[in-house]
Parts: sequence; C-alpha cells; structure tokens
Amino acid sequence: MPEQSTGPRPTLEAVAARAGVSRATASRVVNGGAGVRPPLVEKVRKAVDELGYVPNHAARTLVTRRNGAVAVIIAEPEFRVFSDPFFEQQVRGISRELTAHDAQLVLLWVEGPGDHDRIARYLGGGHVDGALAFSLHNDDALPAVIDRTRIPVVFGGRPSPGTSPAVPFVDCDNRGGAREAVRHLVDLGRRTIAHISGPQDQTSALDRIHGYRDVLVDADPALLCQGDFTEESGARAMAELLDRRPDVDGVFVANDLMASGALLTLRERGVRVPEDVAVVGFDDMDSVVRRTSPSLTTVHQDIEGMGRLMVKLLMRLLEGTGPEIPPSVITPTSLVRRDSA
Amino acid sequence: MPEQSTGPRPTLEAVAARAGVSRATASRVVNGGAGVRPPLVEKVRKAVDELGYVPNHAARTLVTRRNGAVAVIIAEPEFRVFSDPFFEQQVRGISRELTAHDAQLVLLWVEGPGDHDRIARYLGGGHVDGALAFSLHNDDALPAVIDRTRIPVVFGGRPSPGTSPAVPFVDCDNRGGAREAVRHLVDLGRRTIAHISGPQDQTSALDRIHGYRDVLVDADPALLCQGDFTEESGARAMAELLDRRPDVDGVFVANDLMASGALLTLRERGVRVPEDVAVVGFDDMDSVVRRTSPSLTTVHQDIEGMGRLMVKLLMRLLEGTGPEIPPSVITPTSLVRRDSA
DNA sequence: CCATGCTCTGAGAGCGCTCCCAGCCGGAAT
DNA sequence: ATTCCGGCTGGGAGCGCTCTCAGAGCATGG
Repeated sequence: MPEQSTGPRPTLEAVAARAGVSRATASRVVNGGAGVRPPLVEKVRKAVDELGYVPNHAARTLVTRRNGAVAVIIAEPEFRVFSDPFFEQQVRGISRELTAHDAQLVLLWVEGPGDHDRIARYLGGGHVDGALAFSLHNDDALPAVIDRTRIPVVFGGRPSPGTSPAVPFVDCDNRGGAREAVRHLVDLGRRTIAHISGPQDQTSALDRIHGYRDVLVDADPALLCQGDFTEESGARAMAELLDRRPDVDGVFVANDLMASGALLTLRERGVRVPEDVAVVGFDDMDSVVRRTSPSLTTVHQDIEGMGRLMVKLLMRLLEGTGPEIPPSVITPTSLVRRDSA
Repeated sequence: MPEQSTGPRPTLEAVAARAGVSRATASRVVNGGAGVRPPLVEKVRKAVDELGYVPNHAARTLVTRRNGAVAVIIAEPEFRVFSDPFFEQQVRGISRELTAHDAQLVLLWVEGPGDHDRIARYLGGGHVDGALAFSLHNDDALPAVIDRTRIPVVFGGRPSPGTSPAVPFVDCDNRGGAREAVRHLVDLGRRTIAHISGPQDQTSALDRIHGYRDVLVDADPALLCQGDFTEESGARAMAELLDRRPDVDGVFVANDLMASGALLTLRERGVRVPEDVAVVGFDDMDSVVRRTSPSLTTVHQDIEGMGRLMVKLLMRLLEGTGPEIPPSVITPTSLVRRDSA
C-alpha cells in the first residue's frame, strides 16, 4: 500500500536512501533489475512500494532520448473520419498494440493544411518517437509534411505514387481481394458483372477497380459506376447501373456501406438478390454486414490486425539499427460467402 | 530556411552561442522574449531560424513540471463508443480547444477493469497535466481510479452520485431539455404522451426521465418504455408502446437514434407522423436528424461546445491557485422544431 | 561628479534520471 | 598466501532547459 505522501512525489534518490543503496542500483532495479543481487532487488522493490514511487517520465526521456509515445495522425478531409467504423477498428488495433509495447498514443487531429505547420513542429520537437498516419487522398500534402520531419512513420493504406519514395505502409490486398470477389461472381455463372467503385483519388478504390478489370478484361465501361464510399452513393450508383444495363446480374461493390445502399435500391426496384443480381461487398464491416438483407457476401480484411501491424512495423523501425527501411506489409483478404452471392 | 543539419538537434546553448548571448537570454526569447531588448531578440530569433532550433520538450518539462498534455480517457464498456457520433463531436471539440491552448491530446483507451492499473500508473506518472473522462455507467469504477491519482480531472456528463465527492463536470441540461420537449408535445394538444428512455444506469437517461415526469406527473407507467440508445431498441420500444397503448399520440424519445427507430416502426405500422403520433428526440445529432422522414423535432445540445468547455474547465483547474474546485457547467438545450412534432 | 535606481544580462544551480567507469569484494587459480 | 578475474555497486557526470540572483550598464538627481 503506497504511503499517502502529502509532499512532492518521491524521487529515485528517496527510494535509494530508503533501500540503503545508491541511486544507480535503484535505477537498475526500477528498469528491470538485471545485474543486481536478489536481496538488494527486494529491498529496492519494497522501498518503491512503500514510497509509491513512479519514475519521472521527463527526466528519463531527457537522457534516453526516447519517450514511449507514438503520434497517430488523423486527417479529416471532408466529412466523418473518426466515426468511420473502419478507423475505429484500426485505431483500436493500434491502441492495443501500443499498450502491449508500453507506448502511448498521442492523437493529432489535422483539420486542414493550416494545421500542417503545427503538426510538423510537434513531430519535429521530439515529443513522440514515431508516427502513424493514414493515406487518404492522393492529393494530400500531409505525407510530404510528415516525411520532412524525418521522424519514423508508417502509413495505413498504400500512399499514392506521388508520395515520398519509400514509406513503409500496411495495406490489405485490395486488388487480390477484388479479383476474388469478381471471380466468385463469375463462378456463380454471372455474365454481366458491374462494379461500383470508390473515389478515384484513393489507392484502395483504384486497386479494387484494377482487381475487377484483371478478371473482366474487356467489361463494358457502362458497367463501372463511381460512388464515394457512402451508403447513399451506393444506392444511387446501383440505380444508374440498373438504368444503363438492365441485364446486369452481378455487382462487385467497393465497400460494404455502398453495397448496403445498392441492396436497398435493388429491393426497391423489386430485383431479387441473389437470384436476379448477386452482390459482393468489400471490408466485411460488422456493423453493416449484420443488418443487410440478404446478408452480404463480402471480402474480409483484418482491419484491427492491420492497425497492430502498423505499430509492429513502427517499433521495428524505431529499434532498427541503421536507416534500413522495413518492407511494407500487404495483408491477405478472404471472401466470406453469405446470402447475397 | 532551417539548415539541413545532419548531426544532433541544436540546443539552446548552440542558439545562444550563435546569437552571441547567454543561454538565459536565448531562453527568454524562445519563451516570448519579455524583458529582452529588441536587437537581442532579433539576433536570437535569427539564430533559432538558422539552426532550426526546436526546444526539447522533456528538458522543459523536467524543470517546469508542466508537460502540455492532457489525457482523454475513453472507456469502452460493451460496444462502440468511438464510432458514436456523440463522442466524435465531443472529442473534436476537445481536440480543437486543446490545440488552442497549445496542449496535446493523449488518448487512453480503457478496455476494462484490467486496464485500470495501467491507467492509474500513467496518470500518476506525471505524463499529463490533467485528464478528461466521460461518465458512462453508474457502476463504473473508473472515476474512483482516476480520482485516486489526484490528478486534475473534468468529466463529460454528470457522474452518478456514488462517485467521488466534487468532481467538476460538463453536462447539458438533460432534465430541462426533456421538460421542454414534453411541454412542446403538450402544447401541441397531445394527451397520451409516452417516453422511450435510455438505460437506467446513465445519469443522462435518468435526468431525461425526470424531465418527462416533471411535466407529466402522473403519467401511466405503461407509457414508459426503456431502450438502450440504439436505433433497434427504439423501434422495438415503439412497437411495444403501440401495443400497450394504441391511443398514444405523442412520444418523447431519449435520443435521436432511438427516435429514428421509433419513426421506422410508426411508418411500418401505417401510423402518420406527426398527425397521429408526434415524435420528439434528443441530441440533434446531425447524422441522424438529416435522414429521418419526417425530419425530426428534437432537443439540441452543443456537443462540441461541451467538449471545449471541458478543456476550459480543466485549464482553469490547472492554472488555478490552490485546490479550489471550479463549478461544474450545465449547458443549455433548445428545442429544434422540425416536422415530426 | 558621485550616489541612486532602474533595466537588462549572464552565471550557475538544479530538475530526476541514466549510464559510464572506477573500485570493491569474493572465489578460483597459482 | 598472493594474484587475478569477473560480477556488483556507487560516484559522478551529464541530458537541455528554466529561473533565481547578482551584477553590469545606463540615466537621472543631488
């Protein structure tokens, strides 16, 4: 039971004095106790408990040049980013893995280019050991800003080619997943397979289109319709697709939210799923998949795992000797068959 | 243009040397430059720029005992908390206000009682100047854990009476808002007004029930139905209400999400809104209100503003002389009339 | 011309910690 | 018994910064 010390927080000095050892030995014990004889370790541990000693983080950082904190940079482009379940899961994974590494999560919320200066100053100021960021839009200047601080960074999602040369990132196999989804529709005997894509300035959306084209090399361009990853846009795109090609019998939708919208439109128009039109989504987002009817066949990706992976990569970067750049990671996807296809 | 210094980061010492002044003077300039003659200020500023000097945060913290960081404690009880638009808005407000105060947001994600120890150690370790937390469930042990660290803290939402004595908090006028909502229904001439409440272990839900009862002192208990703040629970509650009292002509729902569910049920049953049943929600959550039909009359609260207020209160606590406890703040609510009532 | 008072500057003492290095001690080898 | 060695321990030097305090510099008043 720590003493209800009323004065200032006890220092290592106090612990050492109480344990009858030197500050150096006390420090060794606090940091794992390697190379200290058991009886002394015990004494120091006891003193720590009795005094309720907690190491002063600033003092430690000052000398070790490590502060055990990692910045998570959340850029908010137009609308909701945070309330996006995708982000939630990824940040959760990050948070968990960071905790496992005894590191703290410092949230940097970027609202626009006006914040770039502040962010750069913060990252450059040695407040954090590294940073985690997400590549959102191809035209985003943020990656360059982060890169310029020369702080170790790992991206979530493959940055667009325009970005700085070799930034490690974690992404799922968007293209492969898309291929699998489309092949599944083909295997089901569908002949007229459409694709509702995401915004063209995001690599994930682009990759999924490429995956679609990989399988359907000469698909009618009329079968491609662009959405913006929202449910409404999916509904709208489906309506347009139905108007353009009433004979469509399969749709691969670039994310679950849009797929849910597409399902709504199909039901409204009296089109049976999967009998008339088979639908495959992407993401396997719990909150969406659970409530669609019929239940959504979709491409699963381990979002939380990707978050954890980002942290692991960053830790390797931080501990890594020399400026060697760790390889980026592409995580596998898998098709989850439910009722919509 | 900062020099592309390749070596270690420049220190104040280096800046002072380059400017031809002492470290003390350089420090003064870096910290605002009060009491330093203009020509010297200029020289130091120039040296800072040329060297690309950024103060070492740890060293500064070590002596000032302030580190310019505030913890935001997010507890995740059962399900989504983060993806909750309510939280998003509040955290956004917090983030913005913190930025305005040049303070950082350190996110502490608590997944369960197992994390309490870690959190306590972190808060007690002087990593942050203060903490912001949210009171979620009455039975939550977290407030007590936080309180024991003796770190300044401000709560979002009124903590339950069982919690530590006098913790400052920011909450909206749940009871008053509820009263206004119910009175509006009364003014509309509704005679049989029901209430769909939130979970009874949250003070906000309780306060809203109290507001309902304030106006409808002897309402039939059958008119009270409990949900859990989710859309589905609202739909279910509405169905039950309709079964119990088919003559119901007004409903005050404890949050917008449940109100949206209630609206769905009403439409399904062919009940016209607002002609047959008038519906009033609570929160004025943009994402919900915009998509209901008819558009939802609801009680507005300034969620982002509450987040900012939490920070302001905390800052006052931190700068405050002595252990004086600043008063909690109850922010006003206002009824927003739309089509559902 | 010196005393006085003011403003501005710089020397230096830490803040609490880690880590290098010298020294101590006990046991094995000679 | 002496030497040597290796494992432990403690002294002490900093990490980069802030802040107190003494003193330098200058202008003013007597």
